[in-house]
Amino acid sequence: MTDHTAHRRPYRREAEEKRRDDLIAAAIALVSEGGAEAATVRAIADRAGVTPGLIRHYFATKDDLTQTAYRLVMERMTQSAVEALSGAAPDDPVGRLAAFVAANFRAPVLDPVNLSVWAAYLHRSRNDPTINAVHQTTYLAYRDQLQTLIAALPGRPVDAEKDRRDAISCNALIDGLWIEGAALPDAFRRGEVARIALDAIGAILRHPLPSPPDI
Amino acid sequence: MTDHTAHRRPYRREAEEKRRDDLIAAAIALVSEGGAEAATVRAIADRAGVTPGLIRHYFATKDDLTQTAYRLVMERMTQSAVEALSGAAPDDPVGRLAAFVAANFRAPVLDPVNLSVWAAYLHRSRNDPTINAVHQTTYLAYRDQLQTLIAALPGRPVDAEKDRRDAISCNALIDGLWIEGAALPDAFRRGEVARIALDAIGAILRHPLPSPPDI
DNA sequence: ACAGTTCTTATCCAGTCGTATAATTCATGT
DNA sequence: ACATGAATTATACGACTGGATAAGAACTGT
Repeated sequence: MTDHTAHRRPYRREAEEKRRDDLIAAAIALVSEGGAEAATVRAIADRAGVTPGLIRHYFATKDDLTQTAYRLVMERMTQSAVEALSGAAPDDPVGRLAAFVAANFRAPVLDPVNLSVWAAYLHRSRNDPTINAVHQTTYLAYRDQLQTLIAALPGRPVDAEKDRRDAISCNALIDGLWIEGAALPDAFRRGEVARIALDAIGAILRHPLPSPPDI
Repeated sequence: MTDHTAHRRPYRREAEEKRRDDLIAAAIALVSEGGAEAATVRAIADRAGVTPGLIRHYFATKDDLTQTAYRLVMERMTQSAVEALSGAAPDDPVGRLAAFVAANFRAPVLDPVNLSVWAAYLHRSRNDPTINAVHQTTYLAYRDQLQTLIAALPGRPVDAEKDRRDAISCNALIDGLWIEGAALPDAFRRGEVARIALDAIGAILRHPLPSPPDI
């Protein structure tokens, strides 16, 4: 016995960009909470307050939506670190490096949501060319930025190979600490992870790094 | 029209342990290649050369099998690092730390398969209590081991809080370098990642680490 | 040689997935 | 006010999922 008196659910038309953003936000939230397999078209639509069919009105395929969501999360993180650079004096290489490093260990970069999304797509990077491209781009751009900041430190001999190895070390340290800090947000005191990162990087580069003013 | 002349596929009975191992190995391979969602019961059975129903003869559920596979991968990694300790002189704290660190950057620990499996289950650790338990256990055991080795270094003042922070730093560095090395196996020369790790950890601890003989 | 155990296969089931398509309702321009 | 077009809902479909169950075939002990 079906209910033939049922009416179509009422709805509002939204601006194209807002709908897209809502769907992307819903996908990010679901991936973060339950991994990629939790972000089904039905769950995403439900979270965004629409019906499943609408997703294919805004995205060619479901993968199109989830890849867009992944790219957005990654780009927001690198963007935050780069923006932190503008907060330091342009002629203070030490302060610029410290600001860049510290930016990774506070919101919005240090966020369990980011860790979840990053982890959920890490393994896809091996087979999925689109995901791999996003991964490589954000990853190498970040490491190059780090190497440039390191090479600009005062009193450093000109040695590109050493700069590369130091950038690899510092990048690995930041990655590892970011994972720890995002995975166990309650295991560290406020600002502790950033302080540990600055000390360790200072030791690696033989160049003590002061705490930026905003820690 | 079904083929009523079809015969049952012939098969061999295998020892219980071998069948279990085959199924686990198939699950690991599939997770490594295509993520957790690629390890369906049908795919696992196919890879192991059996039919899907057999999985439930050896494992209570499919999750039981995949969790067992995850635990095995993690335990093999920590076991390899601990075994490396027995290769160094017991009264040589510097050599022991160097051997422990270096073990993470050669086979069987530094392996793209391990990275894939680790990444595929990282996000589940948040919601799945079983996965979380395995994660916490292996993770903290490793960091404690590292802290013990650091505290035993000669000429180090007794300061448990400093030992903790240094262990966190070194652990993060190892994690980050391990991810890089396993994700991009061709981006580094043979032994280069281990050398970078030893140099950086030596700098963090203000205690130069020599290369173990087997690098 | 034969019976019994259990390992293994074969089949079925209810649920969910992503996608395609048709029906309808909202908003806008005139 | 009314028509037109696009945004949104509704429904259907085939494929695949993990799990349950029954039938059969390979060993084992005698």
